[in-house]
Amino acid sequence: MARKASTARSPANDAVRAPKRGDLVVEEIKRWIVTRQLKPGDRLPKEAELQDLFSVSKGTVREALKSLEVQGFISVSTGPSGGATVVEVPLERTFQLVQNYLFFKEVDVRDIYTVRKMLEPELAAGAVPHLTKRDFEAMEASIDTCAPTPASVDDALRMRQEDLHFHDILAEANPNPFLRFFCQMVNQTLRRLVVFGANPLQSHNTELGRTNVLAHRELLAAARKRDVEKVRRLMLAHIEEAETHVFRMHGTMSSRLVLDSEMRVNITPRLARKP
Amino acid sequence: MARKASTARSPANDAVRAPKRGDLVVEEIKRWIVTRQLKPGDRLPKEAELQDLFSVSKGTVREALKSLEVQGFISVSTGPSGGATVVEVPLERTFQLVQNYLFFKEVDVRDIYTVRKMLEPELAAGAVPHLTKRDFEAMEASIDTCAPTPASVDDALRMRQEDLHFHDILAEANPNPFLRFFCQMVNQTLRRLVVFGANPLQSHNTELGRTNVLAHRELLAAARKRDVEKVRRLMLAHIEEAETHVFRMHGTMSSRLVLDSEMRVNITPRLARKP
DNA sequence: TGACTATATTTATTATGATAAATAGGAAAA
DNA sequence: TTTTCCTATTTATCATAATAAATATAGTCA
Repeated sequence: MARKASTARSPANDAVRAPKRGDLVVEEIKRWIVTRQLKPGDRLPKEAELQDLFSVSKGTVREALKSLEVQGFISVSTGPSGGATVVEVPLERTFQLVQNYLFFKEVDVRDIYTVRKMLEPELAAGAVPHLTKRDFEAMEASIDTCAPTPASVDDALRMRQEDLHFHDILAEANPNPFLRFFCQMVNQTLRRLVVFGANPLQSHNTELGRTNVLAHRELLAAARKRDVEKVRRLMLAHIEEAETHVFRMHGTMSSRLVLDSEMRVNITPRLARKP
Repeated sequence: MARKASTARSPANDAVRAPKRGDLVVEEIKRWIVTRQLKPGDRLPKEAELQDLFSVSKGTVREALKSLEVQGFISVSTGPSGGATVVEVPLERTFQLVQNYLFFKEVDVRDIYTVRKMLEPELAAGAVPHLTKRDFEAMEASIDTCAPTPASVDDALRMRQEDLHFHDILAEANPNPFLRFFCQMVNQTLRRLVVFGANPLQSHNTELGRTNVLAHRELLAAARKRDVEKVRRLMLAHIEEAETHVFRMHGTMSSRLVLDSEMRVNITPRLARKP
C-alpha cells in the first residue's frame, strides 16, 4: 500500500508520458547552452562529471549526449581535450532530419517546382549584389562541368547534381538566412528525389542538361553586370523551362524521396563559402 | 603488436571519423524500414532480439533506438506489446530540429516576412478549392478569438498565436505537401520568435491585431465564395500590412529565436485536420 | 635543432548484470 | 457485469568493468 496513484494519468492513448531522465538531462543542457551563452567550440563537462551533476548513471548521460548529437548540437570525441563540444547545428544534419519527415509524404517533382518558382528568382536577385569574384569563378566552373555531352549514366547523374550546385552558390550569397535555408532545402530535396525506370541518357534529360547550361551562362553574365532585374527574369524563365523538361520525363518514370541510409552515391553538396 | 593502422586516418581536423556501432545499427534499421516497407504502426523486434541480430550490447542498441526516437522515426514504450513502433515523423519534431538550426542564425523578422510574402498568397490560393465546412468554421472561431481588445499581456500574446493558427488552417488545406511544410515552417518560426523589451499592449501591437481581424474576415469571405484570385490578392495585402506594423514595432525592441527548452508558454499548434 | 616515434594519459565506447518502473492482459472479487 | 488486483513482459535506470581511440609528452635519432 505505497504505490497507488496510477489510475488518473493513464498514458494509454496519447496523454502525457512521464519524460525519461535522459530527456530531462537534454533539456537541462540545452538551457545551459542558452543561459550560459555557450558558443560553438565551447566544451561540456566530461561524462563522469555530468553523471555527478545530474545524479544519473553513465548510460543515462550517454543517451542524453546521443540525443544532443543527433540534434546536431554537440560533437563528441575521445582523448584528452575530448568530450562533448558545442557546435553550430550543421546544415546537412538539418537536411537529413527534414528529409526524414518528407520521406513519409507523397512529394511530387511538380510540388517542389511550384515552390521553386516562387523562391528562386527572388533568391537570385537578392544574391546578385553580394556575389564575389570567387563565386563567379565557382559558377563558371560548375557550368563547364556540365557543358560536355554526358558519356555515361554516372556522368549524367553527376551533371544533374552539379546543376544544383550552381544554384547553391547563389543561395549562399543571399544575405537572408531564412530564404537561404529554404532554397537550399529545395535543392537538397531535388537531389534526394531519385528517379526510377528511365535511362538518364534519354533525350529529355540531355535536353534538360543542354538548356540548363545555356540558362546558367546567361544568368552568370547578367549577374556579372549586377543586373538584378534581368537575373530575376532569367531565373524564372530558367526554372519554368526546366520544369517542363522534368515534367515530360515524368511521364515515363516514377520518383520518390530516399533516406540518407539508402543513398547510393554520396552526394555531398559543396557548401563552403569563404569570402 | 597487433593494433597498428592508425597513422593514415587522423580525425584531427574534420576528416572521416570511424562510425560508431550504434550509428551503424541505426543505418541498418533504417534500411529495414525502407526495404521491408515498414509502415507507421509496425513494431521493431524488442531490444534483446536486436542485440542478438546485430551482435551488440544492450547499451548500444539503446543508443541506436534513442537516435531513431530523436529523429522521430520510432516511439518506444514499456510493458507487453511495448517496444519500438514505427511512426510517421511528426511535424512538431521536424519543427524543433529546424529551429535548432535557425537558433544559431541571425534571423530577422523581416527575413521571415520576405519569404512569407512569396509563399503565403500562393498557398492560400491553392487551398481555397479544398477548404471544407469544418475549415471555415475553424477560421471563423479563430477570428472571433482575436476580435476583442486584449485585456492583458497574456491575452495579447495568445491572440498573436491564434492569428498564426488561422494561417495554419489554410496551410493544411493545401494539397502540395512541400509548400504546406514550408508555410507551416514560416508560421512556426514566427511563433518561436520572441520579442523583448516592449509591451505587447502597445499601440502598434493592438493595431496589428485589429487589422489582422479585418483582413482575416475578408479572406474568409472570399474563400467561402471560392474566389481564388481575390484570396491571393487579399493575402498579399494582408501580409504586407502586417509586415509594416511588425516593422514599426521592431524599432523599439529586439527579437530572437528561442529553443524548445526555453519556451515559457507551451504553444502547441493545433494541427489536426479531419476531413 | 628538428622531425619522427613510442609511451602514457585522458576520454569515450562497448559490454554485462542487476534492479526498478510501466503496461497489458487475465484472474479474482464485488 | 464491473471493478480491482495480480502477474508476466518489456523498457528504464543504475552500477561496474574492461576496451578502444585520440592526444600530449617525453624520448630518440638524424
